[in-house]
Amino acid sequence: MTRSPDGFTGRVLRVVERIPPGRVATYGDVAALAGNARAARAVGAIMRTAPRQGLPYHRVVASGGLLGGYGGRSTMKADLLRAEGVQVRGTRIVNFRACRWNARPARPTSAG
DNA sequence: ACCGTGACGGCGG
DNA sequence: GCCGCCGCCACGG
Repeated sequence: MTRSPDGFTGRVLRVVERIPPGRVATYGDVAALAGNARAARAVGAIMRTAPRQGLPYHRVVASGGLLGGYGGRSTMKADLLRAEGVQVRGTRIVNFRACRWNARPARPTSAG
């Protein structure tokens, strides 16, 4: 079991537990924050193994705002996110851009 | 160390 | 906008 805090799994868990309520992060973002932006798939594997409990795994979604998987119960993932104020439309997040954790707020420049 | 697996990501049709 | 294919990385036996 990769319980090493400095191991990839350890770092990933650190990132996941850092995701605040009402916000979501993609597997790719978590992987990047963990040190490997290319390890998005590996992050999913770690979520699946879920070596730690009590972590907001439901706040980790797929790219484009897709809910992704959740033990085969994507409905539960959507429900948990909705409970935090995240708008979910089927298997997709409506305000994904708005609730994205690592996403920075767009500047109010009229020029765009 | 090698092979197979998986809660992914991006592109093309 | 949805479906399918290939590539990517880390985990487990």
